[in-house]
Amino acid sequence: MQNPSDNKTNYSGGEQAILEAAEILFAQKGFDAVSMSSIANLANTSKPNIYHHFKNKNDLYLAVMKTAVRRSSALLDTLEHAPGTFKQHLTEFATGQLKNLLTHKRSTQLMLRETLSEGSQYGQEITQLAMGEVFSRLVAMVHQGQQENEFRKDIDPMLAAFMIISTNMFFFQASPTMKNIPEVDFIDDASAYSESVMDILLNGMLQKGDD
Amino acid sequence: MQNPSDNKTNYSGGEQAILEAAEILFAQKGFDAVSMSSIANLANTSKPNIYHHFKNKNDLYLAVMKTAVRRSSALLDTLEHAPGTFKQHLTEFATGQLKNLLTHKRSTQLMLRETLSEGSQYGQEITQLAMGEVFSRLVAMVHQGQQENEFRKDIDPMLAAFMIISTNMFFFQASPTMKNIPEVDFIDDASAYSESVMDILLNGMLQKGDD
DNA sequence: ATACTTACCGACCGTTCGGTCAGTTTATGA
DNA sequence: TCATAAACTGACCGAACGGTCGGTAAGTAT
Repeated sequence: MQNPSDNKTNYSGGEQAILEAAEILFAQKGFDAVSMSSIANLANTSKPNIYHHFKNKNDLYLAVMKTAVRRSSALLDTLEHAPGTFKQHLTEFATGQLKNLLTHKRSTQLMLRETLSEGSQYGQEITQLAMGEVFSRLVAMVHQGQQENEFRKDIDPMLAAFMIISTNMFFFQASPTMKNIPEVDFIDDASAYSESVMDILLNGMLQKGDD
Repeated sequence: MQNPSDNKTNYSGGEQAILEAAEILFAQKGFDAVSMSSIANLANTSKPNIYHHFKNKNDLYLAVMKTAVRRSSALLDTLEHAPGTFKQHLTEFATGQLKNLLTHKRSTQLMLRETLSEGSQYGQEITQLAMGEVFSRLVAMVHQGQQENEFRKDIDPMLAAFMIISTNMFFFQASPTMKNIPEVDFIDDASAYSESVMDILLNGMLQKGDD
């Protein structure tokens, strides 16, 4: 019995199954559009059993958010500093983060959803925590690049980090909408997108030797 | 009777009041978290009267989306082509669009919400329409700049447009979260942000005379 | 075997949801 | 003045919601 591959989710009925089902549904439709019954259904268990493992719907949502954030920041550790120019570092980091966002689509969607909610107390803090980690690494990278004279010193490292994350986040967010527009060809290749973006960010749009 | 300034909304009870109340609530909490009763309440009317003006909840939501989009694209016409370099044009456009997003906060929130929903049939198309207009103007601007040798010809105009919109959208979206982080000082001045962003986009991050 | 804990469930509760109905008030215009 | 249409409402509906109840099934340690 209890062969893990028999059921819709990996673990049938257990706490893990509930968390997974909840993450899927919350990411897809948002907090209010998901009923506890539907979660129980997808997790192959009953509604009262969810309340055995979690205090209430809000508690379950928080648990989902926490695991989502933990997972996404864990994968970030892989992108540690290696030899090379900061130009290369930054590009690799951007590419890696975007890949990370796309790999953990549900977590990313959950976090982005939170940023639009304004008054959610917990959720916002969690998002802040998750984003903060990516930010601080990027800022440090740019700052070092400035001190070693590779980057312009008159730009705010925070702003540069903000722009990199912006382009990645919006790529993720706008993909579904942009898929239908034929003129946008970069939307299907995240790595190519990342490299093109970094090229512009590093070298600028202006024709060389013009200013 | 019927003094417009007597009530919570400008027009008490009418179709306009319903639309306004609905826009406020939908933008704040999203479709599913808003009840028809609460809309009726805020609009100073009754629930059945909403159904007198709109077929159902979905119809009301669509109507709200449509007016929101119409309003946001109308303001865009103000930013018509004036004399100056494309560098200036682009910067002014970016600044203007960001100001536009912030001015019509509720419409923007509604549209961003739609991009995270995936399966909403109508909403996505509307968002596409609204974004498409901003895109096409930006792309045309960059393309012209390329032909007049002001911008690099090896960059995809669509990508450049995408980056400008990314940074604007994410600025809007991340503002509430970033407000709590003291290190981020550019979040309070949208114009200054826009100019710094465009400076990087145009001139790049790299130290001059280094490649 | 006994006792205790954890995991789980069918049935049900009070409440709120989107939506309807039958009827009243208000504006319009002949 | 009176008919007609539009704007509006209180009372209500079935369905679905979040959550609880009493109780069962299964593991575990003694």
